Amino acid sequence: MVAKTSRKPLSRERVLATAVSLADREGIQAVTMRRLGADLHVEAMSLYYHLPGKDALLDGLVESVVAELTTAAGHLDSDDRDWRGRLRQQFLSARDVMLRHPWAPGVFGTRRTIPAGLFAYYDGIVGTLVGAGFSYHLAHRALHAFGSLPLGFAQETFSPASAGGSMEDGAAEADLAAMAEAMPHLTAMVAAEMHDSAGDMLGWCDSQAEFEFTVDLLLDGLARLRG
Amino acid sequence: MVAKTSRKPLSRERVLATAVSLADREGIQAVTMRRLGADLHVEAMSLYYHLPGKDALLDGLVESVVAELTTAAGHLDSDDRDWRGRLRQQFLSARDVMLRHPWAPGVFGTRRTIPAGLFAYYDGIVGTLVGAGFSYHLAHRALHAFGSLPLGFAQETFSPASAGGSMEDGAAEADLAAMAEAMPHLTAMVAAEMHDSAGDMLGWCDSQAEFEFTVDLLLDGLARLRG
DNA sequence: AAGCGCAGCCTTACGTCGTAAGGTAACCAT
DNA sequence: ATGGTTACCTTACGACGTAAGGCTGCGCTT
Repeated sequence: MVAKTSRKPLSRERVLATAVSLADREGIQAVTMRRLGADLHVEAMSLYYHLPGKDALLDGLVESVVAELTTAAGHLDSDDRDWRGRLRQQFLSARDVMLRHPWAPGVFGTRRTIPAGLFAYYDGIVGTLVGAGFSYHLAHRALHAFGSLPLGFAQETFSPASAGGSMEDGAAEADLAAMAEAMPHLTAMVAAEMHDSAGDMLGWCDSQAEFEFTVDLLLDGLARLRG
Repeated sequence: MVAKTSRKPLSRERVLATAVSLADREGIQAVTMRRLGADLHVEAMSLYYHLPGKDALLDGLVESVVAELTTAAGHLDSDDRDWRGRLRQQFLSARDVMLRHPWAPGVFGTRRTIPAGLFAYYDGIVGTLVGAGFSYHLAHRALHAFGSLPLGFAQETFSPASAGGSMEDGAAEADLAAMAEAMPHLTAMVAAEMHDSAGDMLGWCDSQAEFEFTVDLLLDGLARLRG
């Protein structure tokens, strides 16, 4: 008989790490108990020894991402006395984390329980704010106004690249004319913004720039309210 | 035989209306093809004559909500020349729509295609902005900064009432002390904000007030950038 | 050495879901 | 009468999460 490579035992950590990797590679819809078991060379039900169920698995996934956020926040220049620069840097590095896990915002939205690590993460943000002279009241308001920016993503409303596909159809001309009549302001805006990215509508929204603009807009407003 | 009440025929509109009502009453997870068919006194597969599949049903649901948003926006005082007041009123009335359909934000997030009616809705917002002197560039930035506020909801990150349940356990004292040590700023903030809502942590976030604060913060910032 | 207990993984099976494939009854114009 | 279209139904399949219980081998006690 072939020498069976003694399998490394499972563990909650190994299951979660594999699930994160699977979600990164093939999307969150690929993360099923059976498929995850297959990736671990194990039957689906074996996962239940380490996790109570699918919901716990998803909770573990967001917990993993929150841990990454916390790590990223810890790597910032902690001697930065400028609260604005510090929060800005924190939100931007959080965005880097989310770009590695595009499925995370969606999963965050479905969770009903707040992951434990997130409280500590937000505690740091409140600490930065009150350390800069903010009242607790305004800091509280700021948290709400930030929304999901501390987590590294803006409410995209709808994912990019979904704007009705490409306009390679023959009827594009007539459709465009009808569109321009029905939505004059939007078409004018797109036309005005398209000067540099030649032709294609996709990609004319620079997500990074929009994200930074939103962050700065909020931080500016809060800075003014602090005084 | 009992006189069979001649059944009113199905239609895409009737299916969607029933689905919205079902989601409002029992949550989006109750909206399955079989259950929806049962509510319409019809077998599940009969729905496929009026809708291509479940995805199209969900698309129809968001389409219905967008139609409500558009209707609500149309009922505003259109003679309001103040762009800030108009947008503020529009976002707040959009929030009323979303409070009637708590499932909508989640479904919006899962859709991959932008509902057609939403373009017209956003066109109105851009029109308000450029009519007030905004450049197309800044109007574009504003749309991104608004995020989901025009749709009537803020990124709540996690749903309210999920903060670890009530603290009626006997060990609450010790847990609180440990919490206060691990997250000093957050506990201090909660303590400072709890003065009026006596005791219970639930409900100490006034969602309406937070929503309005965020709207005003963004509108203030944009007003300044316009000049 | 012998027996036991339990951690760790597997097998089987159930109910629910979306939906493909094809059937059937009522109605209509010819 | 007849053929076609519309609207709904029946059956069935595969994928999903997971409850219930079985098997195996390691470590511990005695």
